[in-house]
Amino acid sequence: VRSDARDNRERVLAAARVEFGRQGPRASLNKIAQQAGVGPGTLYRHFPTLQALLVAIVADDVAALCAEGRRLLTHPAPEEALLTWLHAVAVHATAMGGLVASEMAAVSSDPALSDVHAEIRGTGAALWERVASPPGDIDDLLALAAALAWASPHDPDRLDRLFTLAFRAL
Amino acid sequence: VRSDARDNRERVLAAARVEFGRQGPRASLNKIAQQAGVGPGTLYRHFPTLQALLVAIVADDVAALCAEGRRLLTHPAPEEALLTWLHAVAVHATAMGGLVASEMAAVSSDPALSDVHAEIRGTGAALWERVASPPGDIDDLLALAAALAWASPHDPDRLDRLFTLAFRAL
DNA sequence: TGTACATCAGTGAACGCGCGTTCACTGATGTAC
DNA sequence: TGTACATCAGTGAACGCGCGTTCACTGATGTAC
Repeated sequence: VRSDARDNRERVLAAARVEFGRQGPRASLNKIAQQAGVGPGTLYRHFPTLQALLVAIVADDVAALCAEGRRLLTHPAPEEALLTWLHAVAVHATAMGGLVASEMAAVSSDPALSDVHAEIRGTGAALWERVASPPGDIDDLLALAAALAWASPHDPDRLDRLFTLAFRAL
Repeated sequence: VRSDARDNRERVLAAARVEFGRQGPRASLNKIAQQAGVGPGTLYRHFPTLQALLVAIVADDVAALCAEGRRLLTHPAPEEALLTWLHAVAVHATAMGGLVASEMAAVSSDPALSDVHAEIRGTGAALWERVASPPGDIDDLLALAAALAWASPHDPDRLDRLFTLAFRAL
């Protein structure tokens, strides 16, 4: 593994995070490469597919979310645990301006992406099952969290307000 | 007013509704024109701006929504009236796959579009003020309805489930 | 009713643009001796 | 430690594509007589 390769990979990832955060789904791969100070070919060498790039972008966040999910499994109040976790999911989903959310929503053909999807779904389901009479199903709750994030681009306060509104049921 | 002009206008509108419904925000104006059996120039003659087209598309729906809103102002149960109206808004927002919703969310520079926005906002506000202790504010409630629609493309059942979840507070 | 004409809607090839993507070539890196 | 080399990452011009948009021209329509 060459050291410059690792550096470039990181630079592309950082630029992609910034651009997707700014532009949402309309961000362009060429611009990401350019902003990373890298040729387009380099971006493709590391991430042959848009989905590969997305998976790499969210991999850390997903790992963190799942870790927190497992931690919350031992929380004494199941409802509060689920709520806390869903809030974390919504906050994370905000960062990508709906791109990740929409890619996640549809079960993807890319195996890596559907693995990621299965991971969050599984974590959520575990938290959900602990609640005595849980509302809806976990897919709906996740979709709802993503929807809130989509409706609150660059506006954490609105996200919190909508979250309180929408999940008042819990 | 020439008769073929009116016909073509209607054909473009119909095609636009179909395409935006199918493709969401990614729908292309050239394809809309083509599917309407009309040259691109004709589309531009009638709708010089994407926003003009959007306004024309939603004008009927907005009028209907506002009419229903006024009717619901005399409904004996204010909470139920607001809920019913918000549901109608969400159903309508579904049709455009998030395009209308996102265009509406940001206050637009196009005067016609912001007029439309003001109309629904005003109607909603009137319904909202009748509720004894209304949750959030009307902008948040409208954003929430739009978000639900965005999260439920081509899936009325899911929309209903999410709606029940999110607005259980009322 | 019939006709000549002015108006203005319709046409669609063409433009520039930025996108995603490729690939023949260059050159930096890590390794073996 | 120093050097020669093989590997493979990086480059960036170039491709084809579809987009939004324009405009010189055509022709259908409504109207005036």
